[in-house]
Amino acid sequence: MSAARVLIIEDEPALLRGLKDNLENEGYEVRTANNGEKGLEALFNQPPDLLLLDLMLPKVNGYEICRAARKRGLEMPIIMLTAKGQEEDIVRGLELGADDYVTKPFGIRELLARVKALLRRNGAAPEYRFGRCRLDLTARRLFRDGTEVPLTAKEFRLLEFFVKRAGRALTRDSILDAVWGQEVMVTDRSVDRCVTTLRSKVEDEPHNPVLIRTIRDIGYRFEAL
Amino acid sequence: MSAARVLIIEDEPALLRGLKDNLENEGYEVRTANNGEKGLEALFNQPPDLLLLDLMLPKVNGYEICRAARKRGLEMPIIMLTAKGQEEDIVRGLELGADDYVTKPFGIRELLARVKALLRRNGAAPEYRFGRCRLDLTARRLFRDGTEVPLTAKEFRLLEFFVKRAGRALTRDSILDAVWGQEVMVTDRSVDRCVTTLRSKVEDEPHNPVLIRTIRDIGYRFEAL
DNA sequence: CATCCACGTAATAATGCGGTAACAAAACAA
DNA sequence: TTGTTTTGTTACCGCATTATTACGTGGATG
Repeated sequence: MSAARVLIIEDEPALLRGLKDNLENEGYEVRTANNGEKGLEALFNQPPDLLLLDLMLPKVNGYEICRAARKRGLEMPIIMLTAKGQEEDIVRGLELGADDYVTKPFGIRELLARVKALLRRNGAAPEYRFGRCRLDLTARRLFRDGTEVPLTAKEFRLLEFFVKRAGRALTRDSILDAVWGQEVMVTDRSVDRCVTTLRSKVEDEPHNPVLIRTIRDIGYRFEAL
Repeated sequence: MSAARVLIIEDEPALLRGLKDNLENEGYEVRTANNGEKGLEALFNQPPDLLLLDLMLPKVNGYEICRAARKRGLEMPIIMLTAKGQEEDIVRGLELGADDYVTKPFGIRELLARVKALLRRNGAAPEYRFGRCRLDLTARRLFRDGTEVPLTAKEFRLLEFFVKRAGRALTRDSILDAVWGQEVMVTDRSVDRCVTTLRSKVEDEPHNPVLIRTIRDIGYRFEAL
């Protein structure tokens, strides 16, 4: 499953590194910025699913980022990182649209628990990209060049299976087991047929597939390009 | 906009009174319970927009209430009230679905800021718009082109569930669990039937639904259009 | 070069899911 | 109680989806 994306805006290198490592350990996709300017850029460029935001930053401070984000309609949860004894700032931050805060120095376990809780609240969307496509598992939708491509149930399950195992060779048997279920008796041909329709919806040249490649005598391999 | 409703479950009378007064001062509609049993009853009877929950309670403790609420599909933010030095309990509470906590003794200003922040998160106005409709969760009323459309209890719970998860694919099972409750045995068909009546009240063309779309083999997806 | 075999896919047939009407039961109100 | 509204179930139909069959194609192999 593609992980929820977290953006950390923090200027203290050691802390930044520690946060990044810990979050990545938990399976999140982490991007970082070490000042407010870069932070804003990253925030608007690729809005994350959650923002960890230091309040005291060079150039652009945390409040402005917070306000800018909400003004722009970004709704992801924001956790502020504050130094001790900034109670007034905390209240101000929460009023500007932040969701939570932790006071430095903080326990990493507590922070992780908060991140987890807030992300679950928001139902963080695992989303895969390949070719010109975007696959949204939460909404169960496939987009190609931004427009939706309708998938049938089987097609969707198959694509999901592929995407989650990108780069690995998959035998028809394993595909049948996972997508069709081991109880039913279905021909190999059915897999092929489903692959064909998938290709027609996903590939640029369905007859020269580059995303779903066939491996003779084995099955298929999905490439996350 | 009618006021957001807050439920306080707290057994210490003085604290309870103080919280109630302060929150009412801020314009919230407050109900209270002084033990876990009454708390659960109030919670399920008339789900509030936010829950203030003491962890240490006679009869039923805060964790159980928290878990029970989430299990029942209640999504309102929960703020835990904890005694000092219960860090482990805090983590546990957050994992059970709580959103935030304050440690006693706490500043009332801080608490109010958090209440405000969490309520805003949940939708500044507890009012949703989609299609030609306006749904007022606080008043529990649906309007279409300005005139009220009566909803039955089930219909309302279902619509509320949909609206709060707009854009996400929802399985019939999750719908059954959340709207009907996991204890009862109800058929998938019942969901369909309820969806049909909802569509007739909400959609422009009930036979070409655009708000409540069916996802074959899965369930439904509500689009906030 | 000829053969073989696995894969691709069109056409067709079968399946099963969801919509909904009609009925039954349950909850609720008077 | 009795009547009324809401809620759940059954049954059936229509239709999209899915499987199969059949055949074509191309690449590998000796």
